Amino acid sequence: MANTTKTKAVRGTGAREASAQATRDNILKAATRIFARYGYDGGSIEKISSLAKSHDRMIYYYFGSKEQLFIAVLEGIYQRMDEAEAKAPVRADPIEALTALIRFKVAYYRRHPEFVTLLNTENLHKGRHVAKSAKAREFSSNALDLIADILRRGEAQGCFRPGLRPRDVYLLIVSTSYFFTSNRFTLSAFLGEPLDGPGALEEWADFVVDCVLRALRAQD
Amino acid sequence: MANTTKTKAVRGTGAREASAQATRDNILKAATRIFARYGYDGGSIEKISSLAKSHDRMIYYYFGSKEQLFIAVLEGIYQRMDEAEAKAPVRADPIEALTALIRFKVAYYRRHPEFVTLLNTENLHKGRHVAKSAKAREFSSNALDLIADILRRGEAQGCFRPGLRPRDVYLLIVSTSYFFTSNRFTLSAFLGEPLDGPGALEEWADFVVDCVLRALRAQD
Amino acid sequence: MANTTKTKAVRGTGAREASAQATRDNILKAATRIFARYGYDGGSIEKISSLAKSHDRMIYYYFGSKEQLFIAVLEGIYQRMDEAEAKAPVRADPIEALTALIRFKVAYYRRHPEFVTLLNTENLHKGRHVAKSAKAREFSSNALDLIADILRRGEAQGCFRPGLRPRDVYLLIVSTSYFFTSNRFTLSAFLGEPLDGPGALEEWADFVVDCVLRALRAQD
Amino acid sequence: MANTTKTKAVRGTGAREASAQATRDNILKAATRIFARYGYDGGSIEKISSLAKSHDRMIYYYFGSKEQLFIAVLEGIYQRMDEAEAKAPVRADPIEALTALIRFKVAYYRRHPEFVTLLNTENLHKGRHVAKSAKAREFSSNALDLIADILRRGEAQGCFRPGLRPRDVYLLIVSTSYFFTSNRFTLSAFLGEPLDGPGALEEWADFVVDCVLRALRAQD
DNA sequence: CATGAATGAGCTTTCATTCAT
DNA sequence: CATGAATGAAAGCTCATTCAT
Repeated sequence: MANTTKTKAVRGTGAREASAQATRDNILKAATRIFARYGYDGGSIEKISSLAKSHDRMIYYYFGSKEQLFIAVLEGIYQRMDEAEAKAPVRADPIEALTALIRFKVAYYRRHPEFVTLLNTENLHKGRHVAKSAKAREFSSNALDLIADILRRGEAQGCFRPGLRPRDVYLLIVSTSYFFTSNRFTLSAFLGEPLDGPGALEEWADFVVDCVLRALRAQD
Repeated sequence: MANTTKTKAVRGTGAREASAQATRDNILKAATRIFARYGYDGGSIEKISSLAKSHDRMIYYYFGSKEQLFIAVLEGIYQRMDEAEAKAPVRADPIEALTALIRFKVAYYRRHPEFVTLLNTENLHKGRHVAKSAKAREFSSNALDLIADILRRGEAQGCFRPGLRPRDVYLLIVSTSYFFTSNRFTLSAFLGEPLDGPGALEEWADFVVDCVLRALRAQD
Repeated sequence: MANTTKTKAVRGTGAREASAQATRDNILKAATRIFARYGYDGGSIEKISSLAKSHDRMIYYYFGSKEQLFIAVLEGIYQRMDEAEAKAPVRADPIEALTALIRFKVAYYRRHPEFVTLLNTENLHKGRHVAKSAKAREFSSNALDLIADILRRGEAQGCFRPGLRPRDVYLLIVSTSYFFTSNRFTLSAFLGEPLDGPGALEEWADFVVDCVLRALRAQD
Repeated sequence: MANTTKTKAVRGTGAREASAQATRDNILKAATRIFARYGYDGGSIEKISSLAKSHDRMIYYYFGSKEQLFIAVLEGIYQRMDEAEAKAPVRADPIEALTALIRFKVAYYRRHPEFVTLLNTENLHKGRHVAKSAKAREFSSNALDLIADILRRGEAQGCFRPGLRPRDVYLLIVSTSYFFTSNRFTLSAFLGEPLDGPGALEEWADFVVDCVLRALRAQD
């Protein structure tokens, strides 16, 4: 069920299949790290196979091509993001729920910088690979649905103003969360102040929570 | 005046110097486009030299190495951004000034996607090149100073709440402006809705202006 | 047994392994000739691969780098020299043994000019590559041991004077043997007389034998 | 008189001519060092011009080509060797004269390793450049004449055996002197003992003097 | 199932040299 | 006299990929 890559899946439960699955997983994990660090062009097949302690040939055996491997990597990070989001506890109170969501996002991107660099890489390539992935499009609804639900309940309770579109609120939260990690290196140079020092992330999360709640709350 | 690259500058005003300057400029312009489209690793010297209608060798003649060329490209886009910002008219009214600034930022990134992809590329490389550039660090103060000034005046007039740090407001504006363009491809796939269609950018700018003003305004 | 290069060895005895071994050997043989003729810098990878009827890429596949290939070449010529020396019959009589050794050395360098030019090339590089080779240091003892043995026996028989250091005698023999081949081109121009003509080598060997024996013989 | 290179000589005594001469000399000096260190192929025009603090173009202006520059370098070292030899005091006593000559040779090569590596480089190229030089052939007679004279006087005095050919004695002395410096790096690795340590050269000179005198002296 | 061997195009960079004042 | 600008070939090396068991 987890193996739906077009090129090659590992079926069955025998010992041989298990080791084959391990090989495949090692490659995928290595590819995620290498592509995240070096980008698509900078991440060579050889770097990946040697980090995975496997052989170039195995990458083609399991994934068919560099491009399909990259697609599998993207699917993987999207899926893990989705799972992490699903696991996060949902608060009853709309304001608390939104606060928790923002803090989760800010923290997730910082703890998973590979997600950030891989998405940037994919955007550099104008979304070419996501477009070819059937799986990648499945993961969108959850986050938006969650926000839609929070907004609906908040509006009903009178704490959020009406007319807010879930998509806009989603983008507002994600952009502020993502950018702080995504651009931390150029920002650090530009601002002359390190953004990955201790406390900096929490301060930023506090500020974003404060601003978003002010921006959404119902007029007095 | 524009030629402060360490490796080779073009001096004088003769015909030969002018054509040399043209060669250098062509290379720099071509490099900006190629690096923006293909990233650092994907942007090959050959792609650049052929777009510049010059020769590989000339890149090394004028810039010394691929890395130094990339640094020159970064310096160029930072400088142009800075100049554009400086040229934008400053409004007297703090709210109008902030609104104008947000709209300027949202529009600038979309009209200069090369700025966005080059910065992302640089962040993929952990800011390695910016760190090596003496010029790149000069361009930070203007934007922050402008925001500081707007906040100060707004606070004095009672329309902005006190205690706001210019850096935070800067990041709030830039993240929302930048991200919308930076991640438009993955977002379009994710949201199932194109973000570069007509009107989408203006709608987003409106939403951001609205949210930021609400987030900053003084409590009634 | 012959494959102890760090980067890639060819194992097994199947048909594929045999052809792989042949590829490796061809490259090594070609590299020996090319480096001997053109030196390290003048000996290009392309010259080598095309002489070996292989591809540039294969050199890196089997040897890793130009430098490591050169090290393998040096190891090869040292080893063959060592083997040839070991194969030469050892005479019982010390004077005959020394005579034979000198004639062997004089002849070997002339018949293996690649040994000479490769060693000169390595000295131009200040012994950089030999220093990186583990194997190269194994080949020293034989020659010195042989000379030590001859001197000991000669001294015991009263035909060689006492107090002679094997190292000095070794250097005396090798320098006179080596130099005659090593510098034959500049010497020919300098002396206005070809040193590689017929008979010239034998005359020189005679002279060296005569001188060395006189230099070493016990005082009457 | 010193400037007889075919391509370009600097005539006259004006200030401009003097500075031109200085440029030429700088290039020649730099070329000597670079070719001696890196060989002919490894010694690039750019390395030379930058060490000479001049421009690539000037090398072509003064010397015409890389090959002709190398020829000029060879001529220079031969000439300086010749001059040094001529300056050495000639002893009346044949044995003392020969001893002094050997010590001079051993010391000269060690103090002028560039002479050694340049000659080795030239031999790698099969004497191609020396063959093209008119000057290089002028420098041979002195050394041989000196040895011939010493041998003649020694023979007359009964201290050297008759029948010795100056050329052979010359080669005997030069090979032992030259080789000790020429191959010091591979020898050091091979013998497991540094040949450029303090005292090693003097010991070697002593040994060679001793051996050569024994080899040449008249039978008792 | 798995893997060593092979491939040819491409990479960044440096080469010796000439052009045009 | 002198020099910046330009050139095209070639350097060492890495690339993604396929072949042949």
